[in-house]
Amino acid sequence: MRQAAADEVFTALADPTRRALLEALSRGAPETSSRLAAELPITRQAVEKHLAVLGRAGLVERTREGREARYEMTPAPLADAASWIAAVGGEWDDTLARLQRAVERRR
Amino acid sequence: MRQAAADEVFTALADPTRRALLEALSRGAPETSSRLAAELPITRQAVEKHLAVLGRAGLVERTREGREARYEMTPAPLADAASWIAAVGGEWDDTLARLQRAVERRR
DNA sequence: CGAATCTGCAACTATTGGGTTGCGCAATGG
DNA sequence: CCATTGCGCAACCCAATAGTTGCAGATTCG
Repeated sequence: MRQAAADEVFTALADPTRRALLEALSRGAPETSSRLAAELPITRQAVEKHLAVLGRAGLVERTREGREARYEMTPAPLADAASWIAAVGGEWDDTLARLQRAVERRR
Repeated sequence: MRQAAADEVFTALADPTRRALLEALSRGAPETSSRLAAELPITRQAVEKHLAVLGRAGLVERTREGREARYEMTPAPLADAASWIAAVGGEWDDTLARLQRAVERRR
């Protein structure tokens, strides 16, 4: 169901640390939780919790490689969030309406 | 600053009740917290707390009218959220990149 | 005026959530 | 082969938040 998806995606995006993680993962290659934590003021375990939330929303995927676990961004669910935003805001401005059509076409 | 705006908007959108409130306000005329609460399984006071969160994000505005307080949707800040989504997801798909340009042009 | 109605504010409770420490286990490399 | 490295899991802590009840202040209307 789409509604559940939107809930998990928006919940995932609500935290600034998780948005920072997504930004980092969107910029570069798949990273491990340890290396991601090195750039943040929190522990690896906290980062892994955030990555778990992102994983539940379908925004990251984990692949085990030897003793490392690399996290990779899988941004497809962002379309659900964008679609919701466009649907609610669309009646106010046709820029968002165009945006909605673009996103919906892609689904 | 834009970052703070995105934070407040995404936080506001993370709760299903608040999204339901926005959907209701986007569909119809400005409503009071009492009438909005009548359609939900929670009290008027809880609804008002949610509307306060939406207000902090700039997504609703309150106008006093006699003894009623009408809440109206002001969806402009949604563009910040859409812009963030487009920026992070955009490198993966140029549909979202086009979307980003559309939103940014509008700012 | 007085009753009804609607809002505003405060106190309190319970649950969620972000963060930590601690420890055990698997993989790797000199 | 064993010391090192990196991950996974669990328990615990504290702050924030979604929700409640209760009540007082305005405003409308008969």
